Amino acid sequence: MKKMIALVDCNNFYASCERLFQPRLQNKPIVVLSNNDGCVIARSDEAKELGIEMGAPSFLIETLLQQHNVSVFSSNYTLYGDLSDRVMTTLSQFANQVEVYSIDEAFLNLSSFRHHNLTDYAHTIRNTVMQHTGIPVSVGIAPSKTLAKIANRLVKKRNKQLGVYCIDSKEKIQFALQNTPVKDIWGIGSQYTKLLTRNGFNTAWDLSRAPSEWVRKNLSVVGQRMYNELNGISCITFEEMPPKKKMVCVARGFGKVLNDKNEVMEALANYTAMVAAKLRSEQLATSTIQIFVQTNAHRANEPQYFRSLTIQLPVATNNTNELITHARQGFETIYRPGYNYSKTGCTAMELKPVTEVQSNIFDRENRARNSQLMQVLDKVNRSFGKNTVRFALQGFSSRWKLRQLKLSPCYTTRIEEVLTIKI
DNA sequence: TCTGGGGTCCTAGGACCC
DNA sequence: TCTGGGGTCCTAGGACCC
Repeated sequence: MKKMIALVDCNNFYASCERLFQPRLQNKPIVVLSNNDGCVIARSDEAKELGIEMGAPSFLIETLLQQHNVSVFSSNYTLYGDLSDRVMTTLSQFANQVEVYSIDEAFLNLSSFRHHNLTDYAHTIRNTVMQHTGIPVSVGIAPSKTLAKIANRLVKKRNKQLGVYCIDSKEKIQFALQNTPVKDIWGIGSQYTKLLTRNGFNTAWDLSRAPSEWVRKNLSVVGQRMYNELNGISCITFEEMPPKKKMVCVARGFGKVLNDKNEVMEALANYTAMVAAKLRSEQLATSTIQIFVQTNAHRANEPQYFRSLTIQLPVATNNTNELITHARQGFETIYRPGYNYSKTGCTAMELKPVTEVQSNIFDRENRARNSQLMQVLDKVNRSFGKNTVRFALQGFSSRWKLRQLKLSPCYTTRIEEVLTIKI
């Protein structure tokens, strides 16, 4: 049986989520901003038509946004995460194998659907997701993941109204590849685009005709896999189970630059606490953390500083207090006064399940007691809002905090914020 | 002190993704 | 004033061992 894979992709996902709860924004331009309300990370079709680019810094397009009465939202990942779960749950009824690839995309393995007309099936998927969740999706179907990505892009470029595109013959593969510039291939970023165009490869079709040794030499094994996929040979495996996490990272720019040591440390302590909480929620522990501080690289006229430090822990842990203590010691060695800092962060590496943590005979911590303490802390913070209970180093300053001036309510996950309807 | 190959492990950096 | 954050994978090069 021939392999067939569908890629289901939510249209303008974050913008669609915001619109769902404000129907008056139907057919109106919407943008969603990154953390700190810094730049545009999602746009409705109407906003795209106004020429608003992905990644555009919001302070540069303020006038444009006002002129066209664009609705602007800070990103609300709690809301998007919850709606994503609903979409994925709906999709799971349409295939035995579903791979959730990102917050707004999933691959469905349709290889066993022998007698179906795949295009009709794709329409059913699309309509059902719309009916169950209100989120519009596009469906691309092809013999490999990379071609399914291309099919999905063609939906948006040429078949917007239909919402579905199926690549199921040699001729259709050729047509699709000839209508896809190399920069739009999954796995080709800006650097490879330059390399490819310099060598005369302009479309995916050109690349699929390239000598395979050239591809191996210049695009490495990843490129070689992609090359096969373009030619209809599926070689990127289907991952039903999410792979084990290898790192957990919390790093953020500040609302404004800081030159006060205590304030930078306070931000780092808070990000470290978030890493610890994430580890606990996934029953993981870390034995190596990496911290960094950095200045604002966009301010070319100011002195720049970046330094990171990797810290080995004696025993793997997910205890907030312990991790903050190590982070603070590291911070003392990398912090230099006299700079305007704009960002800091903490990454936990070498993760392992808490059940596999090896103890150390010199270990003086009372781990059982610490772990109970953390459970209580998580419980309180879950019920009363995060940061109700915190450690001294996390402080109370808010100067480092994110700016989120246009945050929408968590309609679906916080009972105080559910939609009320006035009759 | 120099000669030398092969293997492993680690790190930094570069590429990509959403 | 204001330019995202969280990930993965691959490769090259150095340190070290036998």
